[in-house]
Amino acid sequence: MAAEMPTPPGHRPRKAAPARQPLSRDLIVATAVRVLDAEGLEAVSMRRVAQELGTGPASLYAHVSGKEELRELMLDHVAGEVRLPEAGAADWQELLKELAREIRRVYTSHGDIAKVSMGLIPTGPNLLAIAEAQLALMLDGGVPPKIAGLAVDTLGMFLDADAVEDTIYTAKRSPGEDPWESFRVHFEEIRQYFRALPVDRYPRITGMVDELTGGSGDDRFEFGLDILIRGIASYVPASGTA
Amino acid sequence: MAAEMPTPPGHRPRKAAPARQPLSRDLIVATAVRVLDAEGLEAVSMRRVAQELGTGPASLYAHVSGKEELRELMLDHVAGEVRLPEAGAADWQELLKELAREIRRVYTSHGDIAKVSMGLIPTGPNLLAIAEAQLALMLDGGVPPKIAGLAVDTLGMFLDADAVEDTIYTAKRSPGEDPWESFRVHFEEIRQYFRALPVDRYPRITGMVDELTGGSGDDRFEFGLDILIRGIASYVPASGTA
DNA sequence: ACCTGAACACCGTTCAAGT
DNA sequence: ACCTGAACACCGTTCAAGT
Repeated sequence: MAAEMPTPPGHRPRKAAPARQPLSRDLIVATAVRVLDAEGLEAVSMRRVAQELGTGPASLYAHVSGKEELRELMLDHVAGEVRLPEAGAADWQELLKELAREIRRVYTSHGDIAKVSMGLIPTGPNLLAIAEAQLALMLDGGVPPKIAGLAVDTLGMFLDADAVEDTIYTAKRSPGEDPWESFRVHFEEIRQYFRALPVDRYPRITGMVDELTGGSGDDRFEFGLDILIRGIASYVPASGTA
Repeated sequence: MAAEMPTPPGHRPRKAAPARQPLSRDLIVATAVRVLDAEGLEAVSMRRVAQELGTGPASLYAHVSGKEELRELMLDHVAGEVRLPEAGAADWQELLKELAREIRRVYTSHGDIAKVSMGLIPTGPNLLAIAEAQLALMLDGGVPPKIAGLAVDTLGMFLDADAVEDTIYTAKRSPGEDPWESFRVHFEEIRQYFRALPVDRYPRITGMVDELTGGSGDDRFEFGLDILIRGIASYVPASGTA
């Protein structure tokens, strides 16, 4: 309409509060994690994060190469919450288990984030620090380097899979429902379904519904963790006295 | 435009070849798996599958409740390719390993399908048949029922995580490239990155780049599988003679 | 009962234009 | 250098209408 005018002296144009804080990688990642915590990984879209920051989706591309990179940055951001063990504080096997439990705690407290980790070579500083700590514990415990290398991978796979498994129990809640109650109902449905299966085709499954559905997530985690750590420890060469 | 007319006798309306075959659940699922094999799980959208069938996305909803159900049906469809072991053909531990390798073979031959399995309670007939076979091997081998129940879960987690991990190595190919060569290049980049990390912060990682990146996917799989099966076997009570 | 077109409310990413 | 609006080429799902 009107031709362009110079801004009058003393007037700063500041058109209707653009973004409260200037955009930055960190701010974008922190905002994305907030959305993740509140509504899960599915809800974290470029558009949603931009909206939360009071801007449009195109603005994010100046700080982040795309959605994939944003997801990886979110994962590493969250990995920064993991408290690493002080070496020598206890038996290496117990410390490695403690670290695994700590990772589980952090992952499961951030929705679906473990899905991002699944099949990703860790490159962020915090993820690398965790791998470094795991390697330190194993190498100091006498695990051969090659085994320790494989074990970091296998342990990571286990932790990712467990965290993803965990979220299906907690995340199936529709918002506004009692999450415990809807979980119990959903679980009871599964048990009924298993019991209703044809016995001749699935004799073991129908015969052990309680064993198959009884174990809590913690039981499953501790069972797998124990097996893994014992397996790793079995590669430690017998010490001097043998 | 023109008012409605009755169809003249002898004239079948058959307007321009609607769908070559009549729509059905099976046809939809088989088509979806074809898209999965050719272009990966991401490419399997309701619209894409409908297009492949010469119809619109809304037509699928008469046979399938939505995308989530379609994905689960795809997984079970694929699980039908797994050849189950004949009990008694060999040592239960070796048979269980063979079954795991067979599942791995089938999963990795169907793109990203393992992502669907991740954190899903198996309910389809083929998935249940696999669980039944695993339980049969373990129970016949003397594994206590409660342990066998946990082990089915843990084994499933391992297989899912491994298959997802595998696809990142094979699926990062841009179409039209030599997949082997682009894989080698990508992998060499990772090694360079690890070597370039600050040695004081990551002494173990930088000191064992070869051990961390050397192992092939098969090494990792066999390592994890061996540990798991040995761990499960350790719960078999000592037999009579002890 | 099955199928359809059109619409609704979303996506990720690009790009020319602005400051 | 950073930010933006608008556009492009997609999504899943619903619903009234058709046969």
